[in-house]
Amino acid sequence: MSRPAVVRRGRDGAETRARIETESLRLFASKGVDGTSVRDIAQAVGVAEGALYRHFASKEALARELFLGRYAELARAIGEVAHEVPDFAGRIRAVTGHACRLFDDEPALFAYLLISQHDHLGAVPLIASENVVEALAGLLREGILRGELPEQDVALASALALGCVVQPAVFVLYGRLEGPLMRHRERITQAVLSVLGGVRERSGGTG
Amino acid sequence: MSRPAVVRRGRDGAETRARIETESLRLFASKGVDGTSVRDIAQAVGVAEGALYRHFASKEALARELFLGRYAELARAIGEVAHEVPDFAGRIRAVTGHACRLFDDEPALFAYLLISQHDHLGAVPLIASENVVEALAGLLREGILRGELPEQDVALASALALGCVVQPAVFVLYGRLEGPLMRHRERITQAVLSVLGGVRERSGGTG
DNA sequence: TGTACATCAGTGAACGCGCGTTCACTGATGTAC
DNA sequence: TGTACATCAGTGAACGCGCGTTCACTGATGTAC
Repeated sequence: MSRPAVVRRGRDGAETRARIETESLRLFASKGVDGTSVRDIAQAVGVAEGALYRHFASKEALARELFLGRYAELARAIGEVAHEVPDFAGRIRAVTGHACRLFDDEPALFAYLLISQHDHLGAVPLIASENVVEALAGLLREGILRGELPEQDVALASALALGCVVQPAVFVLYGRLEGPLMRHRERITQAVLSVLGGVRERSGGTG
Repeated sequence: MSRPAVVRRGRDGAETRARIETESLRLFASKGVDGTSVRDIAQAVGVAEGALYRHFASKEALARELFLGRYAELARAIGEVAHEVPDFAGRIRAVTGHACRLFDDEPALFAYLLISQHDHLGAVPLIASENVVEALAGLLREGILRGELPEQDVALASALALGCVVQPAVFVLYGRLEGPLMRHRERITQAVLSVLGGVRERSGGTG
């Protein structure tokens, strides 16, 4: 009763599109966007070059959609993970843990976001659901409002906190720090909390 | 008695070479290496395209020499600036201050090092006089030996400290943080000291 | 159920453009005698 | 000082290669009646 395993053709383009994204991410991360040709991508996916243009307007559009999409996913995840925890320090702990796990699972994604930020950050919307920095800044603002974090320049605080996660990740990527990043999770969390200037326990119960 | 201001030709190639470096750095920083053509560089310098090849073996060699040279200069400066001060906290203060000033003076240099690190970091020698990370790690190791800094994973500590300087600089570059970076010097210094885990005063006189 | 047509993912050869690089040359400066 | 030659920075036209993109096409699947 089982139907023969046929290679799907015709209308089923979603799968090809997904594979173009996967292979592009991998190639872009390792050789850069300019170092990767449309022929490289097509060959890795196993389709003709023209097929790419059924799913993306151009190579540049592919690179941009890839960046904005994954960057937004990351921002959304930060917001979600954080808001599962009530107190500020716990939120930071949850977010750094999530970031470390994500990096270890998909280093190519991180590498791509890192090397492409210069080309695409200008096109990222300034809303927390699509922008990692806005998501982080929102967390800090909330912490300050609730009295769990000292008043401070949120932009600078965001930079310092982000730097404590991103730079160790960069070190792992370049072989200057032994991975997985998860191994350093606790120290990284402590570093983030310390640059934010002594996180105060919230006055009042935790429920 | 003053001789007429003649445009120097012939043997005086050092000046042209310097101008090629300056203009390349500026163009590479703003449009990327792949986004900058040899024609762009030649036009900016005001020479024919062929002239570039009298000074550099190829465009890639130019990009690489530029990176390695400036990166080494930065590493050397870190070592020098630090060793003008006796105590660890003072050294960190001096280095972060120097880094902030350098960034404000020449943001294009920083932008170029940032976007090109992926291409060239693998070619950087592992010695403190040519490698920023090694210079920083050396400082930390010295601090630990002298008992001014708690024992810790130097690689991770270097990443955290570097992140506290680099990420705010990146934010200024992308307009997420108001410059000049020097404005945030004190807070950045405090952040570096705090991620290093409480810098102890050295036991014994300071001379 | 059968027929005719529309849709659309994928093909693969071909296109032209812009790129990095080359090279025979020019002419100013340096050197030997 | 004068002459002949060597050196070398800079010229600018030309080269060919690899790139992103196009397009007429194929054939499988979906839809209307």
